[in-house]
Amino acid sequence: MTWDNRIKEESSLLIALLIRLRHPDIDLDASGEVALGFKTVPHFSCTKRDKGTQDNQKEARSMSSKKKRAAIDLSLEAERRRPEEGGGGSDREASDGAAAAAEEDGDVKQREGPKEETGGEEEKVVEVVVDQGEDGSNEEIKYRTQQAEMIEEDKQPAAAANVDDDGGDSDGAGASAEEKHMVTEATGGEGDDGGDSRTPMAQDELSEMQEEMERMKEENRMLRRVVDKTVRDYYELQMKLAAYQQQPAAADEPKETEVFLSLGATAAASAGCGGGFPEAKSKEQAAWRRRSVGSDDSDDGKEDLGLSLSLGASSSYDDDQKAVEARPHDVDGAAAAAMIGGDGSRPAPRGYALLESSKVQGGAAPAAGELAAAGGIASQSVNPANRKTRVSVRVRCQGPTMNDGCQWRKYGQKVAKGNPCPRAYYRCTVAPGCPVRKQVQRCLEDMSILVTTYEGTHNHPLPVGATAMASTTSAAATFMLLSSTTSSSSVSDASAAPSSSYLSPYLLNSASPLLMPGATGGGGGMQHLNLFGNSPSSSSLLAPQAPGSSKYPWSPNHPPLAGAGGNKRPFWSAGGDGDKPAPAALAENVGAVMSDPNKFSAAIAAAINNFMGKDGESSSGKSSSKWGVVESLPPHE
DNA sequence: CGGCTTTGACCGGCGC
DNA sequence: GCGCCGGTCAAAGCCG
Repeated sequence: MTWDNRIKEESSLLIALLIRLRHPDIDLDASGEVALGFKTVPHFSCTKRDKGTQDNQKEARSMSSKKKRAAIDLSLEAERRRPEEGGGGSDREASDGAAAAAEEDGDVKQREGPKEETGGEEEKVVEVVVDQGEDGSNEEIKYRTQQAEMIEEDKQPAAAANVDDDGGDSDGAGASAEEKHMVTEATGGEGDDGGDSRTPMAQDELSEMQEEMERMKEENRMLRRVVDKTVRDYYELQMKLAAYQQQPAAADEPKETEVFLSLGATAAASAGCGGGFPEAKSKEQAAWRRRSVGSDDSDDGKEDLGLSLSLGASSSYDDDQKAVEARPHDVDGAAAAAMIGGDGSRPAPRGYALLESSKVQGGAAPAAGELAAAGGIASQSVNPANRKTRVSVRVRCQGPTMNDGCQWRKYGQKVAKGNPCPRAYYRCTVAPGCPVRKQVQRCLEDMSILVTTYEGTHNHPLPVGATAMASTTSAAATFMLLSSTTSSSSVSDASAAPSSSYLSPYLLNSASPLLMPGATGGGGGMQHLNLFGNSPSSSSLLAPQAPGSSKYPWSPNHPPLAGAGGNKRPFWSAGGDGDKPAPAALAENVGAVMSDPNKFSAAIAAAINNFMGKDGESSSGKSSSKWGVVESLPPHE
């Protein structure tokens, strides 16, 4: 098994483990497919429990048999809808898109599904499917967090015994669909006869099934051991990380740092697309970007929807660190790919968003700008130097702009030297006097990539959609600042949580010492965070949202409840209420995502949204700038 | 009519 | 000091 494969596998296991930690009710079986369901995730709904779902799952299963990989099923709910409303048109659409993605990537499936529900409250679930089986043994592990009582089934043929009845209608069908299928096969046409008159053949099958089950149990034990080991490694790494954070960073001086947020990966594109970045971009940075991003190319899973967030301080790079730095990225990429992408046969990823932040000195405005504001992260406290930070986001997007959830007004356009593509200048119009600006420019080498650079700090609450994105990036920036400024003591509580949570995913992902103190050279170096699956904690970045003031349309108190047709509302926008502050403790952070599905969903949704260029693609021309955003957003002051 | 985009002009920083 | 370049301003026009 290759290192990457190893990482992928461990990542999958870790995720499952984390989920389980947060959701004791979840049952872990070693059998092939891991399905994680989160309740009450506003915009993520569980996989459809209908035929469509079954098909998708079958699809996934078939894919899994080819090689080890992790598939994540994300059910994105474009809008809140009644539980009963099963698959609306939008769902269908989303699911189709997801299916297409799945087919292409082989590993990623996104689909919207009607939440199945039990009560009248929306119960949406994110189902993460991780197929472990590679040898056709169908070894699958299925985790489910559907209701309070988890339902989880063994998909083994043997499991057929318990087959469907999970009792709950809620969990029902979809998940059990496969089982049923298997059972059907196992029991073969004996249905009519009633079972008593079993043929020898049937008995043989039964015995085979039992053997299979035994075998699966054994595998299960093995997997558990692996998980245990991984967990131990994880904690070890966390300890190391903590130690690392304690170390004074050499980067006290204002230096340029970068924060990368990548959605999917496209190395080639990212490497060359510096056009949108301010002059601050140095060759060194470019080189770093190449290394970090480019590394994805070599991975197997490079393509994809993988969302990863990496932070790094360019100032700290040393040539001799390249190897080490590159490694982390590779791993991350691999992990991301594992979770999402899949075959990795394609070097050119399609969804790729790169978030980059460079500090620019002199700015009175505290860094992380909108991101921080949105996320509720005290970027200011994190950035004692009052350095002004720019955050660039790269997104593969067909439209003129990417929908980040904010409202912008274009105030200028210029053709920057070196890039024939005009650079557009936008100003935040969410609130009068908001100093935040952004520049949008297409990547020279890959026109499909949009480079958006944000600057400044919002002086108003952000729409939820913007928050998701913003908080993510801000957290990245915060972390970046953190690492460059030294001790965590200087970091406020608010920022501390995010930072730690950021790390968790990273470690989680790799399950290997990616973030070694020595590797980063104290203060510098980079950290890579994965927003997808394996880095649930990233979601914790979404700052806790307090009730917004009624002054703003997106106030939680006035949920727009836009339908599928509610184009003005970013599909990722979520209720946003009920969020609770992310725990500061590392241990807590480990499962941050699991603990707060809303956050998780928001982060993922935002990332995916960006990745898909949803708005951008659909909108054209002037309408593109009209991002109507509107959802709950807490005053982040 | 208000809001937004377009687009040429203007301004300031920076390198030579 | 000059020119280049990035960023911004503001008038004009467009659109809903």
